Amino acid sequence: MAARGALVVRPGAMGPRSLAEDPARAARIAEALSCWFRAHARDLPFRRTRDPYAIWVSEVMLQQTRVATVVAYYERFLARFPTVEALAAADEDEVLAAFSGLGYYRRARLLHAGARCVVARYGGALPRDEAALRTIPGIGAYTAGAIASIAFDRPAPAVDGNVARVLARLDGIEDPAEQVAGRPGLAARARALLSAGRPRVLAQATMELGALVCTPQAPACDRCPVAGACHAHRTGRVDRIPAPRRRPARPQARFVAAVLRWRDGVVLERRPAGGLLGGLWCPPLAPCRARVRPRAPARAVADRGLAVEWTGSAAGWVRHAFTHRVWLVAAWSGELRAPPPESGALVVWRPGEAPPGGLPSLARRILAHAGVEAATKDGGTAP
DNA sequence: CAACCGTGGCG
DNA sequence: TCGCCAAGGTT
Repeated sequence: MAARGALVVRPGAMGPRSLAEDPARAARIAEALSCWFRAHARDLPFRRTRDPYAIWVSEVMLQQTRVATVVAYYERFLARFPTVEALAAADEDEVLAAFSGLGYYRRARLLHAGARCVVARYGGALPRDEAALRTIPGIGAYTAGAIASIAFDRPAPAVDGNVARVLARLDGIEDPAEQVAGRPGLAARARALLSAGRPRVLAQATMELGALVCTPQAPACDRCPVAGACHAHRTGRVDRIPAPRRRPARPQARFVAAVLRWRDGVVLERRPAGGLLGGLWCPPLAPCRARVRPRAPARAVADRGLAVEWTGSAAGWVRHAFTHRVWLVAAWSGELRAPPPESGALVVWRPGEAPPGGLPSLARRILAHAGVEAATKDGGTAP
């Protein structure tokens, strides 16, 4: 990349000099961002702490999840698991219960494993070093950078969707949305930006700008503190950066859910670990066709050794859209004639008491559809 | 490395 | 109603 001669014009010569190569520009942007953030930052609970563990929890919850959704979960989680030691000592079902409704439940199990790792290897104190952070389960490139910068004020890049979009627009990079975050060079730009001021402030300021001003659609450039330094703004390409992502069609599948009552409870089954909703509890499911025939609900209970008297059939479908597939679930109600086998995969849960573990939104929807009063989302006991 | 893994809000 | 999307990590 060394200059072979002043007369050689680089392809990007008409654009800005990259933030990574232009310290003066990085400094100007850093100053404007810091100033803006001090005036406009939202007051969020995870911004009121410098406890690295609390920041870690918040960053995990915020993965692919909106701030508005996370706040209540974050506060409940820290009340229940106030320290990394408390989390490490917890049962996995408790942790999954605390994540019930948040989605992407593997991150709850990884956070739990990460807590045990931090207690075992680091004496309960998160390492400050980005590379060491990355070795902890559930902490990838982004989260390592976020903890290092926000908790420890180190210039470690934390390139999430927001930061990728802000940096891509600042430097006029027209990559598709699904590629831009992983683009080599963005991390270098982010590092240069953080190094131009206080990393703790700048990391959050860049994300906050992306969330509040430099939004994917209809960005508010008239309110942007760095619009004057933005190449996409100057060239009228803000609405084309990043390029829209292509999304594959979501295949659809149909299931029958057996909503089985035993005394004042309902039967739940632990889903196999690893897959969709792995490790969480749900009414027993069996695949079925577009028209539900009694054989389908019968199959849902026969394999599990349950003797059932059906008391109602499905009225309509529960449509549940996951990220990459859609499920249509028909709920069939029945009553057990004998207690369920104590095999371990099945439990009888009394709504109003604490669920046996994680209860995904899909399970709540199925139960509600079948007339079972669902529990509160925190996995705690309902009044 | 592309596929997999949730959910709720919004237009 | 439906597609889009939001502070990613793992395999």
